[in-house]
Amino acid sequence: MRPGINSDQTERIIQALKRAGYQATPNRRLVAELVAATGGHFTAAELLERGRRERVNIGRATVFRALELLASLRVVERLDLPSGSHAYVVCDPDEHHHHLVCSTCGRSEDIADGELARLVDEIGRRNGYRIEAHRLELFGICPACSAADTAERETLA
Amino acid sequence: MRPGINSDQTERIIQALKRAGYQATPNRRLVAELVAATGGHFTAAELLERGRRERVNIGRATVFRALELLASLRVVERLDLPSGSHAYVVCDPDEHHHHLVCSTCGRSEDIADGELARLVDEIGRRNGYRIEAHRLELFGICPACSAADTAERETLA
DNA sequence: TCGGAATTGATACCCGGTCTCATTGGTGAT
DNA sequence: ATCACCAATGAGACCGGGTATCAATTCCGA
Ligand SMILES: [Zn+2]
Ligand SMILES: [Zn+2]
Ligand SMILES: [Zn+2]
Ligand SMILES: [Zn+2]
Repeated sequence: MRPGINSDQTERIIQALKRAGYQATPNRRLVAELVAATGGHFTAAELLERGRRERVNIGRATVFRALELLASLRVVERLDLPSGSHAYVVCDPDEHHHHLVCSTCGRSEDIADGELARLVDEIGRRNGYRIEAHRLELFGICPACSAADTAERETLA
Repeated sequence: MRPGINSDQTERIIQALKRAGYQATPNRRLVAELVAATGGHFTAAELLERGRRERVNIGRATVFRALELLASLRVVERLDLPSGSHAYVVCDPDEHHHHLVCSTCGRSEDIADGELARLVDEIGRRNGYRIEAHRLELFGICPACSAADTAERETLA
């Protein structure tokens, strides 16, 4: 938060809200800042807690509502982690894509749909389905976490 | 249920349990039957209700525990529907694959991983991640529902 | 400035799923 | 068959994410 590297992303989120005809209220601005400030994925509860640390009195429901709104604008996306719990990641609303998520630190990369579209199309045709949606999620260990891991292993050896 | 087209699937599920060293108790048999009897996806609550209709006194926790067990054996898989709710589908445990689900009737088809493996691999390499898991889910309208839909449309016209 | 619409917070509620714990049932060794 | 032991079960408390309600507030456009 605070003017910094993410302030432009904050601004983009707010613009998306306005463009869609929603008010850019202080609460929503706060959520936008918090979202923009996270590197990887985050849960609603985390956001709420961080939000409360900065500014008292942001309601739980308000946070959920803001996230729901941002999700509907495709500014964030809800992930289903392998653990079964839910998390959100900030997202480029302009282009369909998928996510590669580090299961250790939560960092997330956008993955272009690429050849997948063709694949999905073919699967639909082959099965006679009219495909309406698809979801691809990749989970793994990011370079940083991987490096940290091997480093630790070596000091132990 | 009842000896029928799905009795062999029921048996396969039970064999999977035994093979993994778990007891094939009456409750688990019941769950296996119920699972085998569903064409498409089902929720834990549905299963519980159907189970109670056949045989009183199967505990909620028991059903959840059985499903968890079957999921760990890859005999069923938990889906995250676009709606956000969870459902299970029966699954071939022997080969990695994905699911194509009808958003109208819930019917589900197994989809071979095929080229996806290569794609996933490449994405991992390109981003320096060590990929641990991936999930692909496809949603659409199955041929039957599609046909029913157009038929209805025509009678209205 | 004013009135209606949008937003908000508190709180109750819902629902899927898990935990606890006392009871029961199955299994394998004898 | 018996016994001891571990697995499985049911009831119910519990939990966490998310939604519904509703009155109070804030916003915004005329
Ligand atoms: Zn994204
Ligand atoms: Zn990482
Ligand atoms: Zn269908
Ligand atoms: Zn796959």
